[in-house]
Amino acid sequence: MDKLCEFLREKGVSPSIQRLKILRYLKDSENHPTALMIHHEISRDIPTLSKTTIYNTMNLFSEKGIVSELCVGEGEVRYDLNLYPHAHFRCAECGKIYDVKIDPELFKIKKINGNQVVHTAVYFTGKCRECFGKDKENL
Amino acid sequence: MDKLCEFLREKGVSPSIQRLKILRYLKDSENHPTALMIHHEISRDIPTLSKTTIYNTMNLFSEKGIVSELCVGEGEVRYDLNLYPHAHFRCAECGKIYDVKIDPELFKIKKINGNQVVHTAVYFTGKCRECFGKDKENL
DNA sequence: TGACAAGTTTAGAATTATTATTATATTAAA
DNA sequence: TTTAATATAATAATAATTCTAAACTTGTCA
Repeated sequence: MDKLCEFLREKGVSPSIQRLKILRYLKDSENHPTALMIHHEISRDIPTLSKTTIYNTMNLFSEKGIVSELCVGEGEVRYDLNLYPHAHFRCAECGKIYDVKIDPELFKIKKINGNQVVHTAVYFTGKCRECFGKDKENL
Repeated sequence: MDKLCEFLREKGVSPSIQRLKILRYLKDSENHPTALMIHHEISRDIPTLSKTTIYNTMNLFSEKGIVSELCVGEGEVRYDLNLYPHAHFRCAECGKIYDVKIDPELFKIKKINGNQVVHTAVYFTGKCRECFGKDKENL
């Protein structure tokens, strides 16, 4: 937890118990949570936790470059820790989101058509391997 | 207009005056409109036009592969005619969205980590050339 | 230690894009 | 023309997010 504290300070965010728990949840969770998923999980720990705090914190983290906001269709924002550049795959059937690796050259583009690039997002949609597996079982 | 009619039929969509005008607007407009922008524009022509019709039509067009839904941050869906695969750049300052060309190899990926790809989206965000220009003028 | 200022959290109201519902109108088929 | 199917319209409902204002923490300095 001290490490997380230090990490936040480095990013210019003063640590609070809420922020630390949110950060820890993001580190542990593998599922690209929505704000409401984060709230649901952490309010078991901090029963007074408000949704506004989640939204405030996530916006702050986003500004400070700690997370990126994925918008992979579906009208809700999902959050992802900025560990290394990667792309995402969302299954249209089960809704699960996977991290996928692509040619890193794309993330190196800093200027395109004269516009200055700050952030690059790539996502694929389709049918995931698990949903394919289920189809076969049903034959 | 007859061409548009034919085009819709080919895509399995029975044409109606609303659908045709929406399609024509998408062809003419250069600005990746939201559903509400489309409604605002076309209701000048068809004053009784309902928002529901826009949403229904856009969902239909999307299912039939006529348009894709861009979600470029900002919690609103924007629509884009599927003419050829391309990427998008959104300026964080002025909000404008540009079409940009990238290496077409990325759009050829049909399988990634065992998942079947149906659609690929790439978008950049940053500061556009126009907003850079404005800065210089103010020096 | 105590008091103040700045920053954080909370709860609930407000906003906004989108979907659901249901009645009416239009089109296509028989 | 009658009937069934499809499309549109108006309104209500939903749900994610932001706004607002009050209460709470924290760190700083006398």
